[in-house]
Amino acid sequence: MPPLGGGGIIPAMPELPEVETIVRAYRPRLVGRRLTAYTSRWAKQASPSVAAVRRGVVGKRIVRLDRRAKYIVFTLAGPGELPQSWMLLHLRMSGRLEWAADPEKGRHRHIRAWFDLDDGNRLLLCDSRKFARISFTTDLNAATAHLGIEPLERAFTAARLEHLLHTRARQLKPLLLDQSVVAGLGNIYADEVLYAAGLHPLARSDELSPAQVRALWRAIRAVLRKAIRHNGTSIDWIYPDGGMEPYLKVYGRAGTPCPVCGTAIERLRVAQRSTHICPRCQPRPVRLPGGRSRHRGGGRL
DNA sequence: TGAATTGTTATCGT
DNA sequence: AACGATAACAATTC
Repeated sequence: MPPLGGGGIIPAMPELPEVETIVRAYRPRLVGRRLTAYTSRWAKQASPSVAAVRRGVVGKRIVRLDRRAKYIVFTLAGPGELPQSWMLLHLRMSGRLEWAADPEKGRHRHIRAWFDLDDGNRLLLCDSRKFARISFTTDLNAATAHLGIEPLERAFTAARLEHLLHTRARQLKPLLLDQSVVAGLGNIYADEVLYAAGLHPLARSDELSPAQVRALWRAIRAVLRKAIRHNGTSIDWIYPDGGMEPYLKVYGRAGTPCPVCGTAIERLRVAQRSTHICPRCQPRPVRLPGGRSRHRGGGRL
């Protein structure tokens, strides 16, 4: 892996494009299969409990595999039943799925759980930091009620985004990271989106002009689509197969020149998260005495 | 060694 | 009171 600007290890975590890539890769192997066993080595991973998840999933068939926000959603059906139960898997920071055609072989690190399938294969959940979570529910709507809009669905229009922005007075970056507003962005893509939109992470959501709202809307969709096209981003061992890393413009590139203007990319902290910006392309809004603010730039994509 | 990561929850401030 | 910002937390890697 190439060293990144600023040096040191920069952990990667699965965000929307990485989860989408994982779901697409596993869908053909999992849809149609019946789960024959669930084994957990880490009790806290399961909600409401290991036993409840086991009762819920063992013996059921996987009829769909989808993504909602950063969740992997297994739609399950018992023998002769319509789909009426779901298993949700959130990889959080360091969770990985691995495939074991021969469960006895292979060198898998940090195995926290596995699912046996009726074709003899085994799906492993590996997670060095034990943050990943598995839950079982018979009410998918309730289980995902806390999640905001999917940024790649048709319902996510510029007008909808404008409403989400203007009904809050929040810093842009924490807003983009808030899963209850727009679902799926994490630290990497929030930075890339704000750069692509020419907006400062501390700009106020209710002070964006129509042109800036539209730039942000376009940036969210363009960055996520491009990342999915490249199978997501890999920066370290956690998520190994992505090809998006060479296309990141600011994340992990502190000190390197902005691709547009050549100014050195800066690293700052916003909402306890490391944040990367081009100080020239993403000027900080100047607070005016009247409470309004003036933005320079913006609108570039 | 401590900085880095996500999402939830608690707490502080306006 | 309601909202937004901040901090702590879980756990591990190098």
